[in-house]
Amino acid sequence: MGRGKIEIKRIENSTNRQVTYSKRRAGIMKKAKELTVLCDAEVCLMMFSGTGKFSQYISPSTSTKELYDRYQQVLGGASLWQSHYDRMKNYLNKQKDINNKLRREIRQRNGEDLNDLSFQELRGLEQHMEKSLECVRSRKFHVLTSQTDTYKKKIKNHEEQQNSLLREFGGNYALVDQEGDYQDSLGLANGISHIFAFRLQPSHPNLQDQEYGSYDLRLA
Amino acid sequence: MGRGKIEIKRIENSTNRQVTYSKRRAGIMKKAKELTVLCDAEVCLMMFSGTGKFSQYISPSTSTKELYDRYQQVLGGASLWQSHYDRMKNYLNKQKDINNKLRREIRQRNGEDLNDLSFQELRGLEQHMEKSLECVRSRKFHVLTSQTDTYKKKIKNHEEQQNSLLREFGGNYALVDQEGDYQDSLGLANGISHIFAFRLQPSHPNLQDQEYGSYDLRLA
DNA sequence: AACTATTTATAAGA
DNA sequence: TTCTTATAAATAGTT
Repeated sequence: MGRGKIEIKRIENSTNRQVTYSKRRAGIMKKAKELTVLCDAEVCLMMFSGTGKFSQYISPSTSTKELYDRYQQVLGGASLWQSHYDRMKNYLNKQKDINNKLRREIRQRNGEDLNDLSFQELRGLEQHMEKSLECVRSRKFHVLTSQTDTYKKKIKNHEEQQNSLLREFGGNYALVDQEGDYQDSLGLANGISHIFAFRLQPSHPNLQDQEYGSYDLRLA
Repeated sequence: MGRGKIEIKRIENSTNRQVTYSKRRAGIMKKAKELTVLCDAEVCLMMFSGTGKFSQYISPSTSTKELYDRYQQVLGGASLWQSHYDRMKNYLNKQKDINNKLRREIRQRNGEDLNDLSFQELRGLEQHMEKSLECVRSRKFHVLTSQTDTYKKKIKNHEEQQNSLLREFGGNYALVDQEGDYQDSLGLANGISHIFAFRLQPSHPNLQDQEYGSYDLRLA
């Protein structure tokens, strides 16, 4: 509900995430209050922001203590610790599952582990990879071009400085226009693949033997 | 946000209140989940409906236990019980205050305790009371009319039955149309004042000496 | 912090 | 209860 629709997934930009947290915290607090008043309900809302800042709303006729006690009653004898443990175990399993799926996806994008895929799936994967490749190529071209422009400008600057120097010495010499330095642009493209390799390693230790160097071939 | 705007105050219709609770509970749960995912926050939301039904949402990486422990840390040494006590005391005082204001309002509508009111306030009170009186009169008239109609119908029914009986006996007698029984309609109007008195007593024990019988005068 | 174009939530009605 | 829909409210992106 805003200028644009957003997917419900972690906001990667930290500033943005903080701002959204503030806004939505206010929103949910308001909702909690309204629920309390309109429906004669007891509500307890506790929040820790990503940076650890605490906020809470508790409906006026209650207290966290009281709600917590009632919550324990709801749990019955099963104790909070059991519930805690169960939840954590569950969450852990889900995370493991997600990790495995992610690893498999990466392997498939690396051309491995393709035996279980149907023709349709393989075709989809192929198309997706082609699209992705196109993005990389396009980005590469963009970087190349802008680097080239920068170098052209730098060189033009140097030329002018040199020309003015030469004029100061009263000579009639002038340097000729040159194209940019393509070698250096490619050097930067290599840099991208290093960053990519660096970022993948910490979160996927199992993958560290694979050849990320192969990206260089496509980028070149 | 709905077909119409609503004031944020207790929904008096119980069915409606329940429905709204269900809908809004779903809404706030969704908000809590979104906040968790979008902003990488930890959220704990616990709710008891007016009828005592419990619901909760807890962000997946946490547990109530954990959040509660962190909450205790936030409170510092002040202990949950102190906070509990303070909140309750505060709330109690507010309720007392509200009660006093309500009692005074009732007294004023009874023509007492008017010394502190300005001319403007007195005029407002007068107008309000006139409007209210008009409502009561209108309602009284409505009840009277519909009761009258009912009686008329009943009597018509009786007449027809009696006429058909008379016809069965072969006679030529027939009963004449009569107006409804006004005495009984007024009897019902008296009933209203009894209900009113009955409903006020339990929640306002201090007022039980007042003459609710005076309403009869206005209703008659 | 404000502002608004949009998306969402939801009150009322069926 | 659940669905629909007109409308109110929340908020994403922007300034």
